Amino acid sequence: MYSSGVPPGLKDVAARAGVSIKTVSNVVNGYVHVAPDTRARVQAAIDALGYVPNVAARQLRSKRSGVIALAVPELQSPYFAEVAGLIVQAAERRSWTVLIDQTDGHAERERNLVAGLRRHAIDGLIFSPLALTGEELARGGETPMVLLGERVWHGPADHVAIDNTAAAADATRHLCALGRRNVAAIGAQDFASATTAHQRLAGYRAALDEAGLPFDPRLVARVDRFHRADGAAAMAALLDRPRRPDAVFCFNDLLALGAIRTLLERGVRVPEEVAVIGFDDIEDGRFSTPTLSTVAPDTARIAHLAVDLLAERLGGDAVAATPAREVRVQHRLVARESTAR
Amino acid sequence: MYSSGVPPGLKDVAARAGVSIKTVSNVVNGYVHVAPDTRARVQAAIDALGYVPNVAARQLRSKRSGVIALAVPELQSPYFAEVAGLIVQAAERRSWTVLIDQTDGHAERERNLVAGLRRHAIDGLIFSPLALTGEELARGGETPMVLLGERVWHGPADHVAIDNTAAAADATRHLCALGRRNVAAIGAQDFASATTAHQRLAGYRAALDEAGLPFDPRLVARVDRFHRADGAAAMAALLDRPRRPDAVFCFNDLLALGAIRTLLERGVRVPEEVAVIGFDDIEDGRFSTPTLSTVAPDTARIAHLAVDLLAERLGGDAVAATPAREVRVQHRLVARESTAR
DNA sequence: GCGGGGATTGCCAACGTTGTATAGTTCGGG
DNA sequence: CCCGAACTATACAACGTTGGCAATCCCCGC
Repeated sequence: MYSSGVPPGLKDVAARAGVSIKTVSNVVNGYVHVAPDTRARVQAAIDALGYVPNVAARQLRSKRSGVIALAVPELQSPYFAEVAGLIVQAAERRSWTVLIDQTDGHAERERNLVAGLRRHAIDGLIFSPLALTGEELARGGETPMVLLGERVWHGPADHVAIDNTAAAADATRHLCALGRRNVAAIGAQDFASATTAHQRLAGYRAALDEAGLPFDPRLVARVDRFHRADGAAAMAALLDRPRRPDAVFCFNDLLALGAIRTLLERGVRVPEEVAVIGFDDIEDGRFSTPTLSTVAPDTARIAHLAVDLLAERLGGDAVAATPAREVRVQHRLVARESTAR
Repeated sequence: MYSSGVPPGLKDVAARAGVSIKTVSNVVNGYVHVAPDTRARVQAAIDALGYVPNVAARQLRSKRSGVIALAVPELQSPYFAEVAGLIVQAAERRSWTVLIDQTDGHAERERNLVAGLRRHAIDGLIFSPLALTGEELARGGETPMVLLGERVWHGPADHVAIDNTAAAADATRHLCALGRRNVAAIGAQDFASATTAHQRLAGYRAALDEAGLPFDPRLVARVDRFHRADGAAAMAALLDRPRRPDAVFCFNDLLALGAIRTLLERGVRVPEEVAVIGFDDIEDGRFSTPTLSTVAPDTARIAHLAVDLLAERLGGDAVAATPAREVRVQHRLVARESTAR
């Protein structure tokens, strides 16, 4: 620990150890050819003074900041919070710091973020876009980027996601297998960039087809956002329509929890009268009543892969030119009480 | 937008505008004495080249990074996720960037964080400590710090919190007012640094006293962490003890949701047989079945105050020397189905 | 005994920005 | 019409670090 007001620099360490500044720098950076006793002497000085490298200077010189950004629509959503936590942990192992940004799903915030990347001297970006289209993302410049989530896009960025359509089909198939014939869906969205919703809807339709059930628009509820309140409202709307569902596939767990709330509030028994399945496997669903069946993406793996892919882009100069990679992550169906027989 | 691979610097802008580097710097920083037409010319050059100031260099020179850190035990917890989101928003208005750190409540991680502050050249820290004691925090050096949460501590840092004991007493009082006589508590912790738990327990005892009910250790369940699983396990333990509670005050909403899950699983009706109240007012509780009564801290205000206090410390040189301030934030009781009559 | 090569260390310049000092320029008042 | 004050713009040095290169030294093989 230093006692004066000014943090010590390489200069101070060098003076104390009786070597040149550069040698200290070499020791700090683990350069190989430093004589053992010199290294020891320098290390001692470092410890004594409590020297800590100045990130700003280092970054100015080497153009690497050791900071990556993670941009998610909202931290309040348990799914994103979980992903964020896992990514922070994964980044830590590479001794990176993660700067977390919230876009709130606003196109403008997402645009600003991508545009303003250079401002904060960020080495790379892990981005879970909601509103932005591929072309806009492409303007991000040369900062390495890994896309998260279900958006299909072919640009200069890697992409980690589960097979959304297949996962949605699995969920719907699970409901059909219970013998339900009026399988509703909550979570459709009609704006163009809502790829997640589109894909899950496609999976839903595919599974219906497969089961020989006709697609009925009256059984599909659209939502603005993927929150509990939207799920609750959508469920209420479905119940008020002529054809009453006996099962509901919700495009995420929050929607499902909201839907269940509405059902129970109206005295509809879950799963006896209406079976419900969600998507994401957030912790809430494991302790709700009834516990929530869901599709569980391999979140941990998603986080790891995202960080690994970014690391590759950052590390190798050779890899940097590699074309964008598309990585699929496994998912699995978790059956709980909300779809029990 | 620039087209070459290298971001333009003041130098390039200066060359294009036919002025000196410093003049461009003056324009960028809004220095007053720049002739209007010079300013216009420089601005044009800036726009044309898409110049963006280099943060590293700026920071190296001025020792301000525009980044504050927020350290919370875990993002996965809805309460902290919400606080984090709000703080990010508040910081945005001051055009600060927030670096989010997770400590997982490990003393060592918290220590490293405080110690490693200088590494990342962070202007200030908003910290919600779980494990660290006051003395350890004091070693943080001179980085301005605002403490969040209920920890009592008198050191060189400002502190924003609700009156935890009073809030806990309110919650317990609410249960007593329902006529319940066997009011249990879930969330006690016995390690010394668990101030939150200690304070809430104190409030619980105070309210019992007030209602003329004796304190019974058999009605108090301790937990390791404040998660749903802990609440579920604690409730199970309480139900297995001889004296059966007819009401439970859980030290946070997650514990409460876990407890309710156990109750319903065992066929105990909530709130008829056992009333449950939580703490934090997370969104889950508004859509659970039954909906969860809780104590709602004014989270938005906490976030704002934290950022404001930090801003004051950072801004004024005069204020920087001001002794630590202690700020209390309001809370209010939200009665929902889980404590309905 | 000598040249070559690797090990080890030091010097210099540069990264992009801003504070300080200073020079030139204009303007109003005496 | 001159002088000081205010305005405008510039040059230079520093912030702390690292890359490139040069310098030195030691050891080995011939």
